Amino acid sequence: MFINTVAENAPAPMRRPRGLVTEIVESLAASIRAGDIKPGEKLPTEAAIMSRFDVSRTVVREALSKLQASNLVATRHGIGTFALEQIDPKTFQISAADFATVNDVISVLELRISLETESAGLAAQRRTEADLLAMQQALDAFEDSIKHDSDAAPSDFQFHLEIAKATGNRHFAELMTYLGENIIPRTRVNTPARAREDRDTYLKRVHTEHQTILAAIRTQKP
Amino acid sequence: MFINTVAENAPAPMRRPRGLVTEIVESLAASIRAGDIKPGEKLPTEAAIMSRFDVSRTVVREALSKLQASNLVATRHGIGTFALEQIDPKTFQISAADFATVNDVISVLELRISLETESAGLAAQRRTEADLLAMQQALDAFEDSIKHDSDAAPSDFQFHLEIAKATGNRHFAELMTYLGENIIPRTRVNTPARAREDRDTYLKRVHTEHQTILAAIRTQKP
DNA sequence: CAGTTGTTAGTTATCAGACAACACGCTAAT
DNA sequence: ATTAGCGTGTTGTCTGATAACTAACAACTG
Repeated sequence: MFINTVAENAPAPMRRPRGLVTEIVESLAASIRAGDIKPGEKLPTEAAIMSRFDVSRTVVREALSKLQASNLVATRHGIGTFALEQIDPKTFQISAADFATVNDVISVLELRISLETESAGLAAQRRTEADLLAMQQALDAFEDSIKHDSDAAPSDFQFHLEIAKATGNRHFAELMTYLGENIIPRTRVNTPARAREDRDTYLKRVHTEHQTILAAIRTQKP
Repeated sequence: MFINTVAENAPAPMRRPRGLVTEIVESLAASIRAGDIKPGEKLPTEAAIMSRFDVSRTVVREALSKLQASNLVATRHGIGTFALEQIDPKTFQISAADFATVNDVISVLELRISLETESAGLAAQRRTEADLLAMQQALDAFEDSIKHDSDAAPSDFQFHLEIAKATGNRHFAELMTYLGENIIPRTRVNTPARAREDRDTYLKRVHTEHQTILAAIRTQKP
């Protein structure tokens, strides 16, 4: 067994057999993103791509199929395939990796607190009676949660969310929702470690603070 | 030309001939998202799907190809196709439609101003010498822009961004960047309408405000 | 017995050729 | 001049076959 049979007779077997499809996908995607093929322009016909890369139509079609799924191109029956306008929807995002350390969590929390501070200020100026009612209800639910020893986080968050809504600015509420959904699941992990009595006193203090905030908003004093 | 040849002989041609591929893609995608096929589980073989939907293998493969592109499944040569873990990255996003009216723009602006207020407060406590230097440079660039009558928006934004960076909290800077990138292109549309002298006095007033802010941050007085 | 080496069956990857469906422009008949 | 029809080019789908890959088991060797 000196030589393990034949093995290297293909011209370039490549350590990574990523497949013909992938190769064509990347090539075409590059052409589009580089502006070689501008939005609205027609791509080569399937037959052209076939001979260009020396592959069968199956491969070409699967490649185009993937480009469609990526919203890079659109194909119209009997006409051809066309490159699409590239709108990359910019987003603000806090990924899971941003919660690696305790400091990371604090960072996000800090952003949320800042947002809440400003929200409360604006809410104090603009709150309607309906807003006040919603806040009061959330506050009551929070108190109930403390008494019945159930999870207080949802109603706590609800209170802050109602404040954000009272600003009348949709974006405040949306950003709050986003931050809340991302933080709550992780912070809860730590709470079981907290001693029971500590938890109670902590929650009651929070509740008192909330009442103070609500009173300030009610009287429109920031 | 009474009837345009044959047309309605298939049992359910549907008003939207979205194609066989799309049908299978949606069916499988639904199965996965509904949890019918759990992450890590193997999908039916191509042959099975063929007989299940009564289509050729070409269609099945293109459907799977699109599911791959959507990161819903992964296929391993010689083994089969497997459903993937579904991580839907929640994002905070302000879309183009949110800039329809003047009030919409103001809403976003308000959020940005709130963020800047808080940023400045935190920056005043934590700024380093390097931060101060960066702010000063941005401010100088801004002044230059006014004098040379060039576009002042970039350096203006840069100044605010530097403040956000000085908080030491990455998320402040990132959110600022996101808001800035989305707002600036639209507000600029309105500026040409502003009279030249008005623009000058406005910019100078802004510059003065900036200087005041920087001074406050320098002396660490919020 | 342990370790290695065929062997086989199941599956995906790619190929080749064909026909159907559709869009568009040209032409010829009205 | 208008339009019905035809021809060409393109994408959509089907069929059948071959290659490549993987895992599991059988067979062989020391």
